Amino acid sequence: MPKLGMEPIRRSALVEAAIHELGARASLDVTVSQIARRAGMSSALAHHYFGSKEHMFAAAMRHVLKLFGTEIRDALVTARDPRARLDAIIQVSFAPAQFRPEMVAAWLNFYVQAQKSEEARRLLHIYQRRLRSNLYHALKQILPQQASSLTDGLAAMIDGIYIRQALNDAPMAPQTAIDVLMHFLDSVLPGEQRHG
Amino acid sequence: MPKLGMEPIRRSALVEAAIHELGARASLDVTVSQIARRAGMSSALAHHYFGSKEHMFAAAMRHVLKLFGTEIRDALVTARDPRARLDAIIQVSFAPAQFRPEMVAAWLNFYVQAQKSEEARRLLHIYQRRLRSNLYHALKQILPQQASSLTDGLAAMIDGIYIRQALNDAPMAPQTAIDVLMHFLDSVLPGEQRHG
DNA sequence: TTTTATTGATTGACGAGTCAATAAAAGCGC
DNA sequence: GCGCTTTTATTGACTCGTCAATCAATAAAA
Repeated sequence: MPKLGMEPIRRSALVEAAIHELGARASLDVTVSQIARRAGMSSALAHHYFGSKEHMFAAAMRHVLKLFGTEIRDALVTARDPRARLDAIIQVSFAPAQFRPEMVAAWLNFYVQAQKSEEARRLLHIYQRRLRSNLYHALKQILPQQASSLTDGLAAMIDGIYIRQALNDAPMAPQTAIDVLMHFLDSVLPGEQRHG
Repeated sequence: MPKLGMEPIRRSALVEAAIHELGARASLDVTVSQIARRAGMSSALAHHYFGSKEHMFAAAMRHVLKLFGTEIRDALVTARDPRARLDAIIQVSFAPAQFRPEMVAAWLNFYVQAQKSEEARRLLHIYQRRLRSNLYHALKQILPQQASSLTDGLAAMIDGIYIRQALNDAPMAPQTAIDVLMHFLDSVLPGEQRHG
């Protein structure tokens, strides 16, 4: 059976499976065996390629962060003015691909991992810094004085909506989340109101 | 040794110990034995009084919710106008007693419990409804049209700041959190600016 | 024959929950 | 007050499951 070059295939299959498994069962207590089974292999093979469960979750986190990062980058290049850049960040944060229940469950799991895994904490801080930086650069050009404070508030609001999504039995529609954020921006920022 | 009427004493000792233990160790993997030891008794006794770990955490949750609820109520009676009521909710949400690291860790734990415990989910929804209701009633009197959307945003912002606090190695000062929220309110609400 | 892929079986640790046993009150009949 | 039973408090030892991680064994490329 050994078709060579299985490693990258197996690794990404496990990463995908980990995210889906977190979303599928309500609990965050997902075992390596469950993930491996979903990815179509034995738990021994999962350990062979990742060494430990912690490393596997870290890889899953890196995967999600990478997806998010590239989507943000793509969305930002087409955004002309600062307000459009803010809109883009919000749109991507709650795009159906990101705001899907299994993604949200994966995020909550990352928060939990970060409690005991140094690497998870590091990755989460990278995400937070990036988000903060993106928001700040746009806000600074609109309201220089208040940019810092508004950045913290918006970032917290995004994370907070994710947490709520992780708890709601009935998932919230992406557009609902976007509306809430947009509405805040409309209220806070000067200039033409009613974006959408 | 059986001094009668130990039950309530033991129960609240365990509840306190659970919260402190969650705050003390970085991980959320807290064992009944650890909690019982901190509360000065055997794990068997903890099980005797609570039946299960899940019940114990639920009791801890009820305890925290009760504290929070009474503080909110107390703060609201002295608040005259709607804006003062909003300020009061924010002040209590980030009062040092609530925003302390062990409290924040306990909250994150509740979110995790809610993934598998029906009762935890119920209690968390009660908290969310209460917070939402309090915010909404105040906002409705200031900006009736936008009250609903603003409520969701503010509630998410509060939860989001808690999550960040749960991850930061260096805890944020309560006043910093309050400033961020107040700043948003100042920007969004009509009338005199610069509260605090 | 060396390397890569793969797994069933096993190990070892840990932890929730149970149980039987001990001890000391509180009640109770007298 | 004085024995007796009942109730409450308490724990050490134990059971039972689970799960991450390891290992030895198999197979098929290179």
